[in-house]
Amino acid sequence: MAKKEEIQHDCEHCKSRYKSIFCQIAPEELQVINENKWCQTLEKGQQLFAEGAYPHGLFCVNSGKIKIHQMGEEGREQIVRFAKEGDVVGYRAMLAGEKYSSSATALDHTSICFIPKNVIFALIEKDASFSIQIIKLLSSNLKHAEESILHLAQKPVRERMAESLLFLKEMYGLESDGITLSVSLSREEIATLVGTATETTIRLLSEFKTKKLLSFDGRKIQIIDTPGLLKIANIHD
Amino acid sequence: MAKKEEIQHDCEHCKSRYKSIFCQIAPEELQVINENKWCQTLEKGQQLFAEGAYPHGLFCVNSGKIKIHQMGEEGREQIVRFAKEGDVVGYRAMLAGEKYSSSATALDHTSICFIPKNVIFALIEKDASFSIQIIKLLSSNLKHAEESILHLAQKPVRERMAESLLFLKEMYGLESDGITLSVSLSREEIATLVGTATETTIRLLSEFKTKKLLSFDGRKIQIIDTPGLLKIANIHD
DNA sequence: GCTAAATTATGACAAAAGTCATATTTGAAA
DNA sequence: TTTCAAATATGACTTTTGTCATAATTTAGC
Repeated sequence: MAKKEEIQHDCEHCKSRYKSIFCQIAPEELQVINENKWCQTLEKGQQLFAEGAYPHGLFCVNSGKIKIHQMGEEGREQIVRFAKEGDVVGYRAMLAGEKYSSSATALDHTSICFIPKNVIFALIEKDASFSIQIIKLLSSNLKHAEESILHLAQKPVRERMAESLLFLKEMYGLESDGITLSVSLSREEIATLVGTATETTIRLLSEFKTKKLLSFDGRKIQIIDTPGLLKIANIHD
Repeated sequence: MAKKEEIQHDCEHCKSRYKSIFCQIAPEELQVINENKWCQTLEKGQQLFAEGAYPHGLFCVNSGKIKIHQMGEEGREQIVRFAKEGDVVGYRAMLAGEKYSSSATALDHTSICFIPKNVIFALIEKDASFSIQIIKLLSSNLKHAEESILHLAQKPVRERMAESLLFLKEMYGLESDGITLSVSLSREEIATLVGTATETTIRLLSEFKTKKLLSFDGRKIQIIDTPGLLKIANIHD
């Protein structure tokens, strides 16, 4: 899994740390993490961990993009969450002492650090503010998950599609041209995010293109009319 | 909100404490909780807290049944979670320092205790094992929420309906006759749990009755054929 | 550049689920 | 009990969404 030739970063000067749950860690604690962590890079499509395996620690994303997905009926994938720079992945199962309930796969060239389980639990023991960071992270994830439940249960596919596109813009931002989504997902992946069939996804994207809300650059999606998408997504605030 | 005539229970001898996140609390900490808590009972249909309000603490359920629900499009309710004896409600928003993202309503005569925010945060500061209890609770809620996402996105309504009925049996159990669901929900409430229209819920319940999977005692639902429901729900393990 | 495989696109159709109208039943209050 | 509003039930119909077949396009590998 870990390759010898990987560059080992330094936590103290890690840029993504300030955006993460480790932002308030004391220098001496940081030292412990630094000595025990392990850095690694993933190519697009490479899996970080798989549903059913046992976690031995958690992963901090330095750069890149990760999707968290679960296997559903008849091998159909469902994307439940995304992660980017500063996010922590694979921590839910580790904290609960369970097997992974979902898998994580890189959507891009991604750099991550692995921090062993015992280091994290020692930190929780010692540093209450770190516990609170974890609690806030879980709370935030839970809030978003419950929002997804609401939308999947009540919004029609067209609304969810518009919403998902805007979410991807929000989450991963746009390329330097100011319109192209930074994250590159296949139509099938978008379908598993929105919770619909691939053909329906293709049709809706074409429809949005016809309505001049989007345009395509090859497979890449460009957001042309954000207010228009907001309207379709039925988001007012 | 709080009524003077409510009986104030004693945390030390509280039966539901052993099932809760407070099971490992030290006696002196328990004393602090006991002195600051506030007990209250709710009648069926009474709201414990409402979406958008600010939390001042959390609620422990002593007995009874609570639904956690959100308002969706056009005033349509969505049930996202349930709570019973030993469960804690209203903690997510409090821990995250946010407004409530959902409301809580009693489904029965329910007895709860309120514990103020500052007491909880002091406990997190002092007792790492309590933090871990909260972390595990959030993790468990998150796991279930992500499972709901998967099912809402991929399972057809009929499967979700069978699954929800089995979930209600699991969650709140059966009456002494061994078949009647202890929790009494209207068809409309079941619809908001399953994520479908009320008419569809009524039709599916009738279908299940015809197939001798269920029977009705007035409005109450009786589970006749659990294996049959498991089959429809497409649950194998 | 060329080919094969994967992805995207589109049409025709089927199935699932929602909506609206209208009975019928139930249960709580007078 | 009686009455009435709310909840449940059912039919007819529409809309949404999914499925299958097949075509066109893109991409990756040689």
